Amino acid sequence: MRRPTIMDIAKAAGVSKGAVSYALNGRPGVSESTRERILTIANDLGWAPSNPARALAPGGRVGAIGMVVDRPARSLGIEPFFMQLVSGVETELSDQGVDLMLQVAEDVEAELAVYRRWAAERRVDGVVMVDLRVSDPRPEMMGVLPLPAVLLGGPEGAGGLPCLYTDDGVPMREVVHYLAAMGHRRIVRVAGPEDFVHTHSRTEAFRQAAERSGLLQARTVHADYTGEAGSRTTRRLLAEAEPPTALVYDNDLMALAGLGVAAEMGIEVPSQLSIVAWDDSALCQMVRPSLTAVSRDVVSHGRRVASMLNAVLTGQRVESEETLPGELRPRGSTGPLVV
Amino acid sequence: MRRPTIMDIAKAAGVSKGAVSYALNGRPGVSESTRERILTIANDLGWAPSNPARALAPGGRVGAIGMVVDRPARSLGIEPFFMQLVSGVETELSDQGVDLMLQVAEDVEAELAVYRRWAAERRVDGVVMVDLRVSDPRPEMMGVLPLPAVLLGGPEGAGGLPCLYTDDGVPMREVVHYLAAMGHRRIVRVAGPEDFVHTHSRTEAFRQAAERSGLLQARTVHADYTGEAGSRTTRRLLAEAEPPTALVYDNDLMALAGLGVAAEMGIEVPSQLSIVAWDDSALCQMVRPSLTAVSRDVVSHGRRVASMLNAVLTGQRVESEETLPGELRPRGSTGPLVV
DNA sequence: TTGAAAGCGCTACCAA
DNA sequence: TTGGTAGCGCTTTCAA
Repeated sequence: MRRPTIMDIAKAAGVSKGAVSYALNGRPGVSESTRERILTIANDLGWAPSNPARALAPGGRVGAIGMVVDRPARSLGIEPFFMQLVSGVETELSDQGVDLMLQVAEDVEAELAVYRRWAAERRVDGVVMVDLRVSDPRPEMMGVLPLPAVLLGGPEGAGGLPCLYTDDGVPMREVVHYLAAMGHRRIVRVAGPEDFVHTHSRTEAFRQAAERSGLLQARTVHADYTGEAGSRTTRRLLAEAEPPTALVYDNDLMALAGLGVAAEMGIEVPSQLSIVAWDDSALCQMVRPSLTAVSRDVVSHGRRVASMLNAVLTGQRVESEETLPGELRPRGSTGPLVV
Repeated sequence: MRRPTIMDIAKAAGVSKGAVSYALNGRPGVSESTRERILTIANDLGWAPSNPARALAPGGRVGAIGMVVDRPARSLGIEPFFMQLVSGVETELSDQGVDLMLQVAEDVEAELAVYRRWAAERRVDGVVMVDLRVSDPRPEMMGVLPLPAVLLGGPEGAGGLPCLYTDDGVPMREVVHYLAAMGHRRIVRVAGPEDFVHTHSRTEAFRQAAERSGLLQARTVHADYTGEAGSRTTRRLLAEAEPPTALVYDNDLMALAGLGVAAEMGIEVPSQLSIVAWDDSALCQMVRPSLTAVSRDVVSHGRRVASMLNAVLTGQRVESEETLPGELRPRGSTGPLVV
């Protein structure tokens, strides 16, 4: 059986297509009585708007937004961050009857290609971007492409895109002071890729907090968020002549890997080594010792950024917003140094 | 600037819209020379087909397929299975210029509602379904809905849907015999939800293998794939008067949680307790001891199931296929019982 | 308030 | 081989 169209409804109701469209979209132009009649018939017929037709009509929207993720494929599966974000984005979207297109890209170039294609083929109405990089080509491109975008990150380097940003300085200071207060002096941060903007700002916050606490040996090394890199880096650090007594990781995956390496090397956590994770997924509470972590509400970030994009798409003026700062959740993996 | 349309190309080339359409879609009806000229112009103009227009045209396809996932939201983020699957599905799809719509649903009812909406609004050309349940309402519904579907799972209960299925009996026997050979007698399997078909068939395989090995005390208990459930269940089992000496988990998340509980209870792995995980994500190699796991190539499953759906969408006759059986990867979490 | 009609960009059919 | 044209289902403008 053919899908019913507004024409079918119009015939059944004995009115014109136009009237049906008005009635269905709740806009003036039909009397209350006809509107009601039309609605009933539409319902009886099991009518639903054809999305392609809606999108094609002048001024029409596609009713979908896109998200492309480019991170090492190996880490993607386990990285809790994205699914949480997706889940938050969707919660907001489904209220508006908007769908989510997801793409995994190899690198920034591929990501740009996806945006270009989406814009050219009119696949989505807008996109949510994450993982802003230092001198990221995306904001500039979005200025050219007819593809509205909002950014989770920034605001530095956002190039005028509305963004939802976080001040990692607050939790970073909290972490450093907490570790310093417990007597840690040699603290190393295992950060994400150097060219991420948020990596950068965390590095700066870490440096300042360490300086203020007089931790001259504090430093940051870079890895790529994968467990493998986390393991490798941790192994190298713990094998140094004067190994760190506390490690601060930029995500929970690397922290988990670090915990594994400590166990493998016979270094006890937390009596000989304290570990702090960033991003507090359920993973952190599942391992032993449980991981002290900086917790932020990623699902809510997803919701908010989706709502911002939605505002942009409905033609509203959208200001960048700041999230609540992450919070330190002390657990079993941190403690005073036992000499 | 307006997006260029085939009409623009037609004007520039001095031919008709129809000719342009033929040329662009590589079908007969134009001479080689005009085709080439049209292609060049299209390229120069930066033309790309409007997806809504294509979809709306008679016989047109939307160029997107959908996937809806309903599992507890908490586990979703960490569950490596889905992102790996998504990643595989996309690899296959992007070759065909097809996009992926992703939705997270609360329960089967919500999932069905999504399919209904997608079909009614013509949002996707077809769907990939996962997590087949005992007396699952989805296959039957797909028979009614004009929405092609393929299933990762089955083949029992697939209700005629083409499916990509796995015989978990092979690896299950391998696991049980391996544990039995190392002297384990009290083996408990911490399974996924009881109403999943694959849970069911694994349970049966487990029962048979245990019986054959003379393991009278082997049994299956159910949890819901989340770390929390994994912890709780493990804690309960290990607190029994005659606790199991080996635990086989249905996913790696619960296995990880189980490992944590063992540590928390001072039970040493593997000397006092062996742990086997199902689904071998990078997580298994990151913890200490590393987790023995049944490994299957989820990414490749994703690719294959996407390719099957694609075949269905192009009107080909598609037969169900069987995947390679999972393989046991022995690691640090299993070993002979030390009494 | 209602009805008729013109697009939106593309595909596919039918004459020429 | 070509060009013209009729939809696809919807929104919106313009008359009636």
